[in-house]
Amino acid sequence: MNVLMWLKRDLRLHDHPALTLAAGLGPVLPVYIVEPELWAQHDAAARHWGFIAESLQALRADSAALGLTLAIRTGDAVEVLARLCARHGISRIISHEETGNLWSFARDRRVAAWARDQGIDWIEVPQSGVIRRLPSRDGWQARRDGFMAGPVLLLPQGLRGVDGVEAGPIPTARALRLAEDRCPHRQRGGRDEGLGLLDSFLSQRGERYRAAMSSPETGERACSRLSPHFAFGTLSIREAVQATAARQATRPGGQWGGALSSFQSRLAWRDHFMQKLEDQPTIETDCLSQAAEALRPRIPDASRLAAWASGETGLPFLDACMRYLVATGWLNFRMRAMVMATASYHLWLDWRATGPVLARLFADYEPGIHWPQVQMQSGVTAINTPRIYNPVKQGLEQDPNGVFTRRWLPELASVPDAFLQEPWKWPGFATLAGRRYPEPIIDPAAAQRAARDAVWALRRAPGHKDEASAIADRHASRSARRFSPARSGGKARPSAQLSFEL
DNA sequence: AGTGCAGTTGACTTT
DNA sequence: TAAAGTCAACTGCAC
Repeated sequence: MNVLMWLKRDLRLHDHPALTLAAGLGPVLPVYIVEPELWAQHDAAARHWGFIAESLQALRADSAALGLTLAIRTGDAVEVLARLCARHGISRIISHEETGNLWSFARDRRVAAWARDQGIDWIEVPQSGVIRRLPSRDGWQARRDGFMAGPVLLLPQGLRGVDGVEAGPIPTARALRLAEDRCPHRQRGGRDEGLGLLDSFLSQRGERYRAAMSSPETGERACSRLSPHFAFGTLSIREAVQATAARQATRPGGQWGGALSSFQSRLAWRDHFMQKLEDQPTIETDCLSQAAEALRPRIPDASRLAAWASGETGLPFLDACMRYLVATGWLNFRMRAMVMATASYHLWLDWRATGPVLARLFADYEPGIHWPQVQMQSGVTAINTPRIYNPVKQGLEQDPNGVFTRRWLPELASVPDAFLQEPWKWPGFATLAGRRYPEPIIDPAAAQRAARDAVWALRRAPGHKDEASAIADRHASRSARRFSPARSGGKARPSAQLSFEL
């Protein structure tokens, strides 16, 4: 009996539990559905589509080599699935469990309702450490690690295709009515790209991971750069976990040992954050802390928002990071935290205005990481200590010789090194050798102080402790390393909090 | 040689 | 994944 393999954020054939299941049930029809409504959402951008389109092209070739036709169809998921099921006599659909945005969550409920109504079986299979319908965070880490320790699945043996399937075109970004999105240095899609990155990271680039990841200048090479491949599934997390573990066995100590264990812990954090959105999809739209809803104006200051998004705030390091992100679709983790924190604290912009901007700029946009992180860097989760980055200080520390800042802000060429991160203090600023660069749109010291006062006032308000402990119970890591005073007050659950790393 | 002191460093706390 | 403040210990140096 024919089986429809619905591909979503899993654009690969290797280590694919859902595909392995499908292959055992009958001839497989792999389908990718290009959903115009998905691409009309506020978090969608042409750079995502570009990566997916390249990955689909590669996947189509890999599938063909196995005698499978990868069908690509554009339209509403229910309509496409209904047509294919009718035409190919299919009563079973397999897919991975997607932790997506609210739109894809609603679409999945629609598909589920339709399938139930039609008597079609839709089986969703996990592909990472994220656990659906998780009853409690207690014990989550062990379950996640258990999944990662399972065998990496090889290409399913005896995979058979469905006859008479038309391949269908891969639409262009223009056909999807996506806005022009020049990203000249975007990473390329396709599994081979991902495998190449994994290999070069584990054999060479990753050696100085720990020391080099914090700076946008050195992080570009020393970070794995696997994020878009994980986001769109050209590589599985489990493959990366096990490849890293194999490397750890041969290089247990020294710089490599530290680098590899840092990388492993970040792969685990990735699942940890995705689990939050899986458990509570409204993290995309509502502050985790109800009390934080009143913190900032919901309507953002339009000119501040525009200046931030385009790298024109007058704060050099912040602007350099934003321009780099626009041009590459990537930014190292620390700088992502800084650009988000600066938008939320210094510029006092609501995360619901800035979060979608970053979602569209990150070529590796992963909803399950993005929204919890956006909230965390905005001080609206109640459970995380507000971390207010100082863009001047970060610039001095992460770009001490100014190379990165100067590369992305050519208008500052005439500014002496000593004034690079605070050019408005340079006596020659007014002329700038004839080039234009704005005065900072806010006074960084005053803005930082005001934001700190406001956000800490929330934490002192009556009821904060109870709210925070309820949120921690639902979402906080149980790892002992994360034990913090913010969570130790109130109704402590020491056994749960300390249950790991034993 | 020991003492006093300004300045620095690092651990820890507060916001 | 922060930054600023506090305080004690330490350092270098003058006398």
